[in-house]
Amino acid sequence: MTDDGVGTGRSAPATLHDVAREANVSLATASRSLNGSTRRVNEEYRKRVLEAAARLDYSPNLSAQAVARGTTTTVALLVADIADPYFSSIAAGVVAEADTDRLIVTMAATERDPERELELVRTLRGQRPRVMILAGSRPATDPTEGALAEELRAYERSGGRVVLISRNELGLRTLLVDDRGGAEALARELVAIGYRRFAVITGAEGLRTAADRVDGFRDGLAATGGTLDDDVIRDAFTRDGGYSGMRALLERGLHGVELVFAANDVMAVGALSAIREAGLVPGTDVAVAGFDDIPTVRDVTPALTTVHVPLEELGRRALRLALGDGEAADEGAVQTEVVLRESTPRITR
Amino acid sequence: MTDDGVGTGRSAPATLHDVAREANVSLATASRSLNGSTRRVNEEYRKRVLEAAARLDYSPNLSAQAVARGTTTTVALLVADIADPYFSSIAAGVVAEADTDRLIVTMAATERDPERELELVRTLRGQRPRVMILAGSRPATDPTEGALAEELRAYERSGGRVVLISRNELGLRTLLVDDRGGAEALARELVAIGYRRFAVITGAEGLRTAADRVDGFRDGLAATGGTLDDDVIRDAFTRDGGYSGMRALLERGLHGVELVFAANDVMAVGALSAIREAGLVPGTDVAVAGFDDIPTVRDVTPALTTVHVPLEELGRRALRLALGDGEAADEGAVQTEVVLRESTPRITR
DNA sequence: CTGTTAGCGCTTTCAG
DNA sequence: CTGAAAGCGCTAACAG
Repeated sequence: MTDDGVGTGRSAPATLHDVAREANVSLATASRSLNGSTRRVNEEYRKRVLEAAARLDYSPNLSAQAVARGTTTTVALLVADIADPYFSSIAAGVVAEADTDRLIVTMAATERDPERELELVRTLRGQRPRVMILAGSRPATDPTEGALAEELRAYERSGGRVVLISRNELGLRTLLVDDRGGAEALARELVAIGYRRFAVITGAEGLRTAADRVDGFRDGLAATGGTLDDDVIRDAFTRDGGYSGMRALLERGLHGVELVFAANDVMAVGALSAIREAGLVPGTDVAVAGFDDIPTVRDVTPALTTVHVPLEELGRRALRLALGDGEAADEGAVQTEVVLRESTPRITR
Repeated sequence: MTDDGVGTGRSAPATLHDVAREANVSLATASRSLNGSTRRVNEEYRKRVLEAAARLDYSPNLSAQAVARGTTTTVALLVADIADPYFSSIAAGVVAEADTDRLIVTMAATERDPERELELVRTLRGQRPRVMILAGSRPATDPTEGALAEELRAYERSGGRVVLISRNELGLRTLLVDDRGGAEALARELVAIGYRRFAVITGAEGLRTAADRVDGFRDGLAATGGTLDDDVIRDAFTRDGGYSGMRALLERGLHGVELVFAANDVMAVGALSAIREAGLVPGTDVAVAGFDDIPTVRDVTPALTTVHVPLEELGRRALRLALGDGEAADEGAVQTEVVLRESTPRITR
């Protein structure tokens, strides 16, 4: 069969060359009509090209454009776990913002494995993305930390821009979230409504986000007279980690703890279930607070007190920051806001 | 400054050419050492090339490879809404599976807008992805339906593979989910534990997934003696849609309805909140069941009865199917499974 | 405004 | 086994 791109058989996609021939113009004219910057092409020719393109079902080869132009329209996004609402909300923001700039997002998941993260960065770099956004903190004491930073720097040196969301890697652009301040404010408000004895469930030691939140919470208590003692349980920074962390806490006895602060909402939700399973009533027998304000926490019972983080906005701002939007850079840390709900009823003593 | 790729200044990324020069071998040898199929390169040379590459921090330009090879390592994924747990779970599966094949995933969100979807498919096609996966049903009666199908077919004709998850587009590969059978089984089980009077909250008319579920549910009731009457409320296929749909239902009066079946879990969760807000106790005053078994439904109260869909597995299988894994193709519709939880307690009458 | 042509970075014949 | 050279699809000078 002839390779005219119309038959039912399988054929290579039409190239710009094909379009030019079909329209009886030069390659350059075809290129200019289809993609060229300012329209400095005869309307007549232009029309012919557009029609030919439509007829052949032409779709510009982005890879070829990238090679020729020396620049891509790609944004790379690296998250720990796509199914986690924290990350999927951020991803939604990145994708939405990218879309307004007609950028394409490629996404990968580290599964919280630093080695994997490093390898993914290496692969993704091959795409020559304009921007690379990494979300999700890694252990502070990770052995591959240096290698990652080096890789990222090499990428920046070659013209890329990286933005880290809420984590620190020496010398790289970071979109800061006021985790610490938010946790501190939360602690204060909780003390203000009557709580005094607290326990904390958090992620592995060294996770920056988790650590900041716990530190902030501690500060807030210290300033207002709440006590945390040494009630800090560490477990996976996931729903199941929250669940098993809470179980651990219950097993060793609450000993007067009135409120459990989980360093993120998914953990808090897991904790809620553990409490309920133990035959206690969350909010009544023991209060729970989380952090992030992921969508579902309004719908659990009792609705969860938490610290609101504008997750989707985080994704949007990260991209804007990476693209060099000065404004975004100047705004400082993203502000968080305490949201008191039923999981922490006011108590009178 | 010299452009040696080592200084602190900004410099273009090292090319294969640079590596070849640095290693004192030809371009071809460098290429073969770094990426070439079977190692038919002198070990000595090979080593030199690898070292040079490391020294220059070389990262192969994927776009250039794509142009030269005429094929990419890209998978395109289109979903309605990334932040929706249904889609983010599927996406997690696609990304995980892609990773094992060293494929890169690019992701876009249609925001449930058919026009947008069409445009995205057009853009994504420019990437020449090996595979395109579309999840999330579109209205059956959409005017752009034909254009989409045509676009997709053109893509397939040019060598791409498309897989639709749980939706029908004339003549395209589809990963079927047994929505209908699952809903029917659910209906039967609900009748078996005592329910008789039902209402349904579902998405917009014409959404295939939603329609199948409602039809299946109806069939199940018909076979066992439950009644649905005309209690079918339509609203957005989202959490908020479930919430407002439930409110609508409550406002016009339950009139003896014992159980509300929401066509997906996010709607069911919204419904739960609406019920509670109305001062009723879900599960006790009115039972609720959903569909999908997204992670959070174990953690709401009461835990939600639903039909389990292996969401992440769906993503994995979609990709395998697209990549032409025969096995995946032969397995038929993905099976679903009823999961009875506390939101639908057994009732005796 | 239009066409010719030299690349972009990489792969892959095709000779040595 | 190695290297020279011809592309891959597209863009961007550069001449007309």
